[in-house]
Amino acid sequence: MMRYDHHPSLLHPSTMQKTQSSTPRPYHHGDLRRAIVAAAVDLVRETQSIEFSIRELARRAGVSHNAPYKHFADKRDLLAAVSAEGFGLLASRMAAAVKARSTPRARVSSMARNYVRQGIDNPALYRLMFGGYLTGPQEDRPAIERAAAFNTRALLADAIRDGALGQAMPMTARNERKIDGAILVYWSVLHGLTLLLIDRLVGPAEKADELSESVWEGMIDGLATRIPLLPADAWVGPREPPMKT
Amino acid sequence: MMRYDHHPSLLHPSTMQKTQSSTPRPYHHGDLRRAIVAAAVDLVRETQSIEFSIRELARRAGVSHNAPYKHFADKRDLLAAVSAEGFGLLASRMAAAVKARSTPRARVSSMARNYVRQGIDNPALYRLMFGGYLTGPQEDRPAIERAAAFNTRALLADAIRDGALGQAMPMTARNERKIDGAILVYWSVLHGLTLLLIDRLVGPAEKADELSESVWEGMIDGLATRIPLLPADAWVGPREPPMKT
DNA sequence: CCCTTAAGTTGTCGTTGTCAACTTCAACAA
DNA sequence: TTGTTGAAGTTGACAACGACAACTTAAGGG
Repeated sequence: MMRYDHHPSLLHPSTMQKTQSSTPRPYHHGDLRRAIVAAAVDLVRETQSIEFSIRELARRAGVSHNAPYKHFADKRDLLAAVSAEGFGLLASRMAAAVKARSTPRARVSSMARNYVRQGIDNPALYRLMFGGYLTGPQEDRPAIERAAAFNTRALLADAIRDGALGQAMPMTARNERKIDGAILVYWSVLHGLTLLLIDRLVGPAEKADELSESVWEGMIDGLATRIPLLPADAWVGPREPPMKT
Repeated sequence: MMRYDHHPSLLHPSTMQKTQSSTPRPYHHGDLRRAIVAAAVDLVRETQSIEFSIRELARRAGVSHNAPYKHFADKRDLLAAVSAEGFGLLASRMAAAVKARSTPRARVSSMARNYVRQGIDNPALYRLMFGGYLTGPQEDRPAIERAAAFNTRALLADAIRDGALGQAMPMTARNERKIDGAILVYWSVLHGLTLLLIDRLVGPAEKADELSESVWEGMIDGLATRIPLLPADAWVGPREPPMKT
């Protein structure tokens, strides 16, 4: 298991070997907030769980068990920052996926593949972002996390608007609503496929690219026109001997 | 807040007023497992959270804090039973939605609407079922929950096979794979839409039926053919003043 | 009638989230 | 230069929780 110590710049300075001076330790960390978030992101990736303790983060950062509370109101607030980080990662990957492609359609398709792959590359993080831990019964999501989600959606919208499915669409109000409709379908199917893959309710995850492509084509052409053929060894739903209770 | 006491049959008998005898309490509850699961389902619905404690369940059932451990190995095992209950509810609603409809296409469409609505009617339960709390890093989901999920998927599959999108399809191996492809698209889009609605990333939830219908049509016709028009006041993605950090 | 054993209980331990009160120290005003 | 203030970090405490161990109850079968 990768130890946090490998990021010396994020450790409490007290644990850094100063070659000469033996000043015991500076009282202040200097950049604790960033260190805590980074440790949390690492921990989520390593353990694929968000059930770590704030105290564990403090331990990894080399500070006392209550230091994080100077930067985060509570655990939910901390996880919101981690989630925002996740939205940042997703957005940058989506942006990168779009850059190399020349045709609008290729851009949207590549974005779809990379969206799904980012999800299955770090399932726990993706689930934190969309898993509703941060969406309380009635209260809104934390602001930092909402803003990050907003940016991600903007990327989706831009790609679809840009692609506009190959047709030139003037920006009328009606066409704007059509764009919204396309985003809704596109996002729903990507989100759903990603989570079904993560939950291993469909698979295999190694064929995620092909499955994305299949779903993407099925969505464009319409199931009434042409149903996508899945890869030969793909499976859909739990394959299960109907166990006897 | 609805108190559990309203289900007298599930309370520990000791709290039931025996009209005559004052036998202090029977040592054994009699049906504690069912009582615990029922209390948990209630609690999930009421609080929309799965962060209740086993001890709270024990309190509600009127037994000692450790009694539940005689029926569930740990909290995960308990939540698996709750999740299975949720899959049962979903399956029965899907089955009911199919019964009243006469044409195959209407059956599939009705099932879609009811799938989504079951999700937004009890978001926390839906999230427990699919939220990966039960899908550990490598270990499989608990058997009871996997079997329930299997039944739910079978309903989806039957509806699509039955509908087969209005065409008569012989059951060749190739057509089986096409059915799988259709299920994949169908399930992905339903699952994704449900969760986006739950997370309030699209909305409004009151228009869930119309949105389901839009997405459903977009999926059948294909985005290249016809993009669905959303209801006038529907929104997609976080509507957010791009907050300044 | 005993005895096995599932079901329920009490007691305990380590860990956690969070509050409160105290300490350090960098920056700024006088 | 000195004094003060406030953000950042610390120590200490507390109730609650998950889980384990050891004990008790009582129902059912030989």
